[in-house]
Amino acid sequence: MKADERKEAILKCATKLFSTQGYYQTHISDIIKEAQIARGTVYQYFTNKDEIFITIVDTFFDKWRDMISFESARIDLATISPKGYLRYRILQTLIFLSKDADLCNIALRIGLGLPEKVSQTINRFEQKTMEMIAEDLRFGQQEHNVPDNINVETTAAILTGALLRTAHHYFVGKRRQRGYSQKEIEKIADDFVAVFTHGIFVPRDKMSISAA
Amino acid sequence: MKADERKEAILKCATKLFSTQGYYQTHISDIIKEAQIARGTVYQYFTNKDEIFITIVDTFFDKWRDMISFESARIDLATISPKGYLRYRILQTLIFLSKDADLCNIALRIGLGLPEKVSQTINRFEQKTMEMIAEDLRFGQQEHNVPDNINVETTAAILTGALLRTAHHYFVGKRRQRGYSQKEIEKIADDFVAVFTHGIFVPRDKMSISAA
Amino acid sequence: MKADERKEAILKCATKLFSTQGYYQTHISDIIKEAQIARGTVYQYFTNKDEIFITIVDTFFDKWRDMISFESARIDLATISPKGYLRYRILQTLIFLSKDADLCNIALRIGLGLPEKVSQTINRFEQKTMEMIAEDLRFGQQEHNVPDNINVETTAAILTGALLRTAHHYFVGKRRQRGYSQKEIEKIADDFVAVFTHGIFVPRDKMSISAA
Amino acid sequence: MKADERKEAILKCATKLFSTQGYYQTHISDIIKEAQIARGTVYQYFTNKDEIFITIVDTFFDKWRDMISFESARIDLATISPKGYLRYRILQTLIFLSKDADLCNIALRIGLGLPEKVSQTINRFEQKTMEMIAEDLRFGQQEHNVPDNINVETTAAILTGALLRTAHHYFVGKRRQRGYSQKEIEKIADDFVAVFTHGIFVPRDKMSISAA
DNA sequence: TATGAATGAGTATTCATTCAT
DNA sequence: GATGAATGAATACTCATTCAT
Repeated sequence: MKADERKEAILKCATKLFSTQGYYQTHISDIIKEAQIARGTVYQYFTNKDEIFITIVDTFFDKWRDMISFESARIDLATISPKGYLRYRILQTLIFLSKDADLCNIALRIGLGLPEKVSQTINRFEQKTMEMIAEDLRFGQQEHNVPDNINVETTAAILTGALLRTAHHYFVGKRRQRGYSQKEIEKIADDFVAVFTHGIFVPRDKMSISAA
Repeated sequence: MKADERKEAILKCATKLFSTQGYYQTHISDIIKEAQIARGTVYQYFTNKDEIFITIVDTFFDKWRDMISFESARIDLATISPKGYLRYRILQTLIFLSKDADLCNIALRIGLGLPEKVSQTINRFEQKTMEMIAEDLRFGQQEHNVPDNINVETTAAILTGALLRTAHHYFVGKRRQRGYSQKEIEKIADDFVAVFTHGIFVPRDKMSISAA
Repeated sequence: MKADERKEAILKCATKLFSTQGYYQTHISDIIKEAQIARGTVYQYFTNKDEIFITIVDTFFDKWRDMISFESARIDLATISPKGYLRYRILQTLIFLSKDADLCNIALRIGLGLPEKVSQTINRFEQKTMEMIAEDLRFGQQEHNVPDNINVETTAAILTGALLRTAHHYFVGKRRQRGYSQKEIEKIADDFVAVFTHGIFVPRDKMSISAA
Repeated sequence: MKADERKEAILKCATKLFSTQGYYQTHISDIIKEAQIARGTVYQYFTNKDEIFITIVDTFFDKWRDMISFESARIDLATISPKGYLRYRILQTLIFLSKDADLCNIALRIGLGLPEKVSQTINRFEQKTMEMIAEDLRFGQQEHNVPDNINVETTAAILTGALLRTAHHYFVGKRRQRGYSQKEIEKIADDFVAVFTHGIFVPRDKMSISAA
């Protein structure tokens, strides 16, 4: 087994364990048993337990950010409606999160009482989500698609909470299924957008509520 | 100091510590130092650390439930509009949560990897919130105030996430202030309701909100 | 309740508990619960846990010693045969022990790892038994009822072990009955004596028991 | 130091300590100080304190049982007299017990108030001794070497008590010497047998009392 | 590089004893 | 005398990390 594969195996097993047992209840012993490696080997790839956890969340965070910017780049803002844009964002995020329930479980839970660095890494995920949403809202206001009198801060918190909780509900919680089809996720995204459309977007003349 | 006062003191200090340090990073040593009592004293009032935590969350849960039912009883459903009802609910919850940031912090974080019983207690809070919201939505559908074609499950998850996160944002997170005036909280509640009103409630003239 | 009654109640309950749970597994909490008194009250009558235990064993020891000397005084050594004397001793001891299984249980178990003073008290019981038996044997040798070539030390150990274990077997162990009739105990004593008679006492005709 | 050696060292030190201090007064701290190892090392070889204790007694028990069966196998029952057989048994047991005073001390004390499992392990030793003796007696009755009218139960209790107490007296108690020569132990065994010979065995016509 | 035995600081919990009421 | 809340030293066990092989 090559070095990279070994590191990958540790991360994979650790992800699964962190996701189900949480940070404190996942012990190095569990990880090495799952990954079938020796205790010392873990410390050849990671300086300590925290670093394993942080690496996992960071990787997830980076993938997610890349996904967002990559996808964003492909959207022609001129041709898409504000609602269409929102739907696109929500849908992409949900698809991304649906792919890895374990990571979703780790990232969507606000870590309370974790070691400082670990805590920061996790919170970064939520903060970034909220910032991004706030940015989108402000952009919408500039373009006059979003009402000026909307409270961006509150609305961003609302959308963030709504989005992450919905993802958690479907991909992590009791309701969780093994896999979701593209159609099923689109349905969730549509339901989501439907709730917010009228509250967030300026109803210019006529704006059909059907998904773009 | 009387027995009840002492128990109260332990709970008070423990609440503060659990809120800031989390379950695992709050040690009995910390609690007794904070409460200025002997180690053994803790075990006169609680059988173990879990019980302290559970007592805190349970008490909070009960207060919160009482508040809800008490307040609910005072509302005349005949004279209040659906939107007014939502606003009332949101406002009451926010007021309640704003009063105790520590408890809010504990209750609003989904515990991952906590001891079974502890975990259950915390989750109960969220579940109850979602159930209550779902119930309200279904009642709204019966009364034809909420569109039939709304997905109650998704919408309940959305509203729960939105509400708890908003509370967390203002009462626990960085944005946190010491105290909020009634007016400030009303403002947050209004912003909250504004976002959802159009998506959830049937517009008087046309009831045309259909997803896809 | 008078002071003496209270002290007696503590001793009674403690005896029962020490007998079933042992020294370390009997806690002051158990005693006060059983005796239905307050924690502090115990310390008005005894300086500490050890003293309770020691008092119990001492009392038992004294009763037992008194019984022996009292009974001894009533025997006319001139008229009783050596075997009759042995039978009498064994029988009295068995009757005495059969009366209180709890005390029997405490006294017959060699305490290992008990606090120094406690340990001494218990051992005193066994030592005394052995000394007494050795004394009887030596007296028998003087009177030419017991062979000279018998090893008093070994034989005393043998008889002590045999006697205490027999008592333990019938009054404490699994074989334990609630109560034994005088007849039943006499049967045990007879069986006991029968085993030893020929080995210990000089047969009238030939005194030929020599080891090796 | 190899793994097995380390485990052995722990057992050796623990045996010594359990023997002198008893179960409750032997602390893990004492064991690691004696064995000059780290606290955690103990738990690499044993799951808890009980297991150390149980391992010690079990090992002793197994050795003892093996010794008995092994030796038994070598005796030709056809050529040995009943008394010779008894003497052989007693002698082997005494030799075995004389070899390790610490183990002897642990095994020969009836544990009162020890943790359930620990208690069972210790009692097993005594029970087995008594069963074995009872078996021998019954076999003797079949072969008409032992009188039919003997009470096997009582006699087994007597012999067990006598044997274990004798061993305790010479190998553990105050009388204890460092080492005993084969001759000295034979002397004890002969004294032991001498006491019981006439009480237990059927005096056919003439039966010389000299050791077989 | 891989291993896994060894480490020891850290933690919850117990329980005999005290002492103010 | 009686009470029982308060005390805190003591103890078994954990587990991330190290390091010799």
